[in-house]
Amino acid sequence: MGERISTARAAALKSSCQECSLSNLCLPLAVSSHDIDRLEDVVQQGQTIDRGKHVFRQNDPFRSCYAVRSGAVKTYIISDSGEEQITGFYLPGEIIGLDSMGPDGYSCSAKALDRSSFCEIPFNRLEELATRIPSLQHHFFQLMSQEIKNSHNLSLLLSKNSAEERIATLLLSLSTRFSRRRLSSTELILPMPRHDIANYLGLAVETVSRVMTRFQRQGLIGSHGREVSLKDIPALKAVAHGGCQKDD
Amino acid sequence: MGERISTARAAALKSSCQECSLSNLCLPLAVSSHDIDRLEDVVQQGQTIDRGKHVFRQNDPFRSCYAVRSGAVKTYIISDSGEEQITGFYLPGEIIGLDSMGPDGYSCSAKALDRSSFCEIPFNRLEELATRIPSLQHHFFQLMSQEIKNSHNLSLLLSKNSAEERIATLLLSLSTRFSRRRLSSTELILPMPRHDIANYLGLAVETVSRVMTRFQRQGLIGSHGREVSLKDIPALKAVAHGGCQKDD
DNA sequence: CGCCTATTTGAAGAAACTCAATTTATGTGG
DNA sequence: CCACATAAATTGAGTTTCTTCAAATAGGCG
Repeated sequence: MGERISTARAAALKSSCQECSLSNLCLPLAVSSHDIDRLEDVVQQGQTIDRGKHVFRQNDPFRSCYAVRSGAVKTYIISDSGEEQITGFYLPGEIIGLDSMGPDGYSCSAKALDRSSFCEIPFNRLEELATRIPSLQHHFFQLMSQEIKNSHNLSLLLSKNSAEERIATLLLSLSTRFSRRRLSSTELILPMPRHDIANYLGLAVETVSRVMTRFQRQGLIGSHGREVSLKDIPALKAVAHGGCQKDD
Repeated sequence: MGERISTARAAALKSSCQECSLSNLCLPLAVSSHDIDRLEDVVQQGQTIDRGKHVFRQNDPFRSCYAVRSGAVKTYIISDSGEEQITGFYLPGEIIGLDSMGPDGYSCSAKALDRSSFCEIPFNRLEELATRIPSLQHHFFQLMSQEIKNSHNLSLLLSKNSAEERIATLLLSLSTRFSRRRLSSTELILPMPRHDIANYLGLAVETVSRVMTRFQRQGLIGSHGREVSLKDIPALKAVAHGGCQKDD
């Protein structure tokens, strides 16, 4: 169990939002330093959990959103009939819990894919602060709007694209997001197992495996388990956007 | 309450949000009548468009969200590869444009399925008002959160459910939403053609038709084109939640 | 009334799934 | 540090659901 944090360690973890290397990802606010101070009073930094542990669970009472600081998190919903759907993979600088501001508690579960740390943003205090810092309100509207957009794009992917298109799209999305965090955009270390990729993309694990193998044979990627290198990004983009059979 | 509208025409168009029969659907605000007045200054009511016309188009500059007042609207996105995905059907009292608050204009197109009217909510004025009416800010956070949740549920449906499950789920969702508007929950008049149902649910039109026919033969529904009557809602729910083959 | 679109129905085909088995990682206790 | 146990990933073969193609029927509107 690694959930206890010594006071010394907590102090070390506590760094200002201003100094945070992720600040322009998670909260790129056009706010005064005074406002940043108020934000820091609200945000609780430096919580850490092990792989496989939950940040929160579906139907738990909703209190906070969380910004991923390190590691990676998956969110998933479980339907009445017990089926599970991963709704997103979240990398450092990305925010989870935006789908849970209704009156019914968290609408998804969030589980760490690796040992991960995050900042907690208590919602009632956020709301209160947002009325006083218009750019913070604006930022959250934009974040939530983007979250809707992302989910719509996932629906499109699930509804209209082939297995190859879905997987190429995911690899490219991860590549973009990794590079935004100053990680290599070609040498990826996937934070999630094949099973999660399959679930997220609405495919069977075997299909994911087969497509990855096919991509590798075609020279599009190199793949050893979770290490994937994108060897021909233009070709991957061509696959993601419908291969070559379409003429519109 | 205060002032009279001077011209008869303005009086006809302008009805207060307070009096609107949809108010507890679209803006059930716990606000003072003073706040309602301010809201009414912002909301532009009574715009009407014909079937097939757009409320807004993808990539148009984003200015406003819209509350559907009458009729019905579909929203859809078009991918780089030209594929179209309907992301939602919106009935009176429901709000569109929540996915477009980013810097890149509307992220979907919205088209009237019938002659429809709506209220326009200019976003910059809404934002400004939301900083001064905390319950309005809270309400929009909830609305957007719900929109994310809805989209996640759609992803689940597309990813994990059979054609029958998808269609039963949609019929039940429409039933619920109709009854919330004091319309029959069993005798539905679908605002959208089969083609749109198919697109929304990630199916071929033929599949939708076949499943509807099957439901009819099984006595679950009656169906004559867009008129659908739900004859056995419990059975439909059973179908929607995975039929009877699952034992969990 | 006739054209155009929407819907329905049939038959054949394909993409992905399921089932089954093997190989490769991962982790734990001796 | 190694051996075993377990989980993850890959590969193969057969099956299924849904799609695609094709055509007939019904509806709506000028």
